[in-house]
Amino acid sequence: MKTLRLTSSDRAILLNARFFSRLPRTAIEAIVEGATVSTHETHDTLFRQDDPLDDVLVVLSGLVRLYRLGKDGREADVAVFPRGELIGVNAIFLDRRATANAQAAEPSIIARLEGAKLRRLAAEDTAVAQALLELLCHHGKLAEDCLAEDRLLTAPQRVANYILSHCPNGSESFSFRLPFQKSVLAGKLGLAPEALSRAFSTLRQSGVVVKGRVIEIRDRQALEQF
Amino acid sequence: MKTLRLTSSDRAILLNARFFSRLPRTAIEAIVEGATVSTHETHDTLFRQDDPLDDVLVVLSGLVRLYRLGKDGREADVAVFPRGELIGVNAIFLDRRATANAQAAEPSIIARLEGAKLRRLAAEDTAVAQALLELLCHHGKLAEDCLAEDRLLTAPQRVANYILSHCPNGSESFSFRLPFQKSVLAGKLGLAPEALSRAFSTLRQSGVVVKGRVIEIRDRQALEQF
DNA sequence: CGACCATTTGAGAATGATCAACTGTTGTGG
DNA sequence: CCACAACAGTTGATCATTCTCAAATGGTCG
Repeated sequence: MKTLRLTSSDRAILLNARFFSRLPRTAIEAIVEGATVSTHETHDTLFRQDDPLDDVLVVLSGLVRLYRLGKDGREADVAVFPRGELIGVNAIFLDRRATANAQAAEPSIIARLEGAKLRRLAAEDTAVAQALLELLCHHGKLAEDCLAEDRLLTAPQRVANYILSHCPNGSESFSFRLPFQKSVLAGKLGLAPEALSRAFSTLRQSGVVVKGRVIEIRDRQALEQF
Repeated sequence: MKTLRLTSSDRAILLNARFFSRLPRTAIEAIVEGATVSTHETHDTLFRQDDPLDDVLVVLSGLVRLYRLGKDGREADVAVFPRGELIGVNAIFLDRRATANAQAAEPSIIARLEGAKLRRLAAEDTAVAQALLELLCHHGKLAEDCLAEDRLLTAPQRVANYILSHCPNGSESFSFRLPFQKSVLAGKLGLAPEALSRAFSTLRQSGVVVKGRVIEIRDRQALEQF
């Protein structure tokens, strides 16, 4: 389902997105002008690998999973985008084709910005180019983190890492709520859902208690050296 | 060992690098002005994880391996940079710290560009910003490829993939020379050297013959469906 | 209750890492 | 020119980790 214009609440969400927060109001207006919005159910496909794609998607609410398909049909998540993230920036500066499939991992509202316009603005307005550079560098670092984690850590270590990354700095015990289904977390960490489940079991002996989506950490120390 | 200025042959190499080839001469001059050059032996460390780093390195010749260290001292390669590549662009637009260790994987000549200058030029000259955007998008795509490969493919499949990526489009049988040691390739593919060796053994039955650094492919078809 | 979905648990198989021994190559110095 | 050291790569055996498939559990919503 598609609505042609952004509502004012859509705009408010956009302004909070990290990418837009550094930009002057006028640049934001220029980028957002002409954007369209669509709503999607869980499992809806937003675009497919190799599709022509000259848009940047912004997650206004919900969650989008970016994944590639193996020859055997298996899926490997490449990134997971929560509210406020931009999807597909790479594509608009390369060959304007999707390098992966994008799928709503929960009911989601998505804005579409025109790639052509973004390219033009990046070429005219150095503030826009600057914001894009920072965004891409940040994504690059995340990808590097992810690759290194995959190659260096076992499943329980990756999960421990993820939990610690949500720990307010310096607290000894705390708890938080997973922002998505466990199966999504499993994909994000490059694990089968079963492996995630077993990793949580393993971590129980280090003071991690899982009830539904709520994770409780009793002993941060134990977790850190896992 | 460090020389203060680029020689003219250094310059020639720089001009051939993909990043510089799209830039006008004046922009290149501005970027390169004040660059320093250093030579390094195999295994020399160029910078370390978490070091302050406000330079961009350019590989004039040789090969640089970027890797992270696990708590147990194991190394995981996150990228390998051949001649002409830029290293550390992410860092200069983020917190100006290295996110990984960089090490010469063979005798190498490295130019250092000042991050501050590059930032300034990116803010003043949209052509520079544009070139950086394209570079970062390209790196982003490579990282995505790498992550997906790690998660979807077995060792022999990754090796087959690597070989095919060096196959001139459309040829049925061909051969090429590895641009670096097998141990470097193993690292790049996220494998232990032994695993790479075994993968080559496995691929022999699909018409891959390895002699030293020379790889010969007899049957492209067989390789593609591996 | 019952259908549906997410998650957990179990058992087995597959994959790749590790350690150790062996082969082969290269380069150096006597 | 050979002997030898140093290094790169291979091979074998074993082990740890994770995937896969199957079945059980649990939760949610009509």
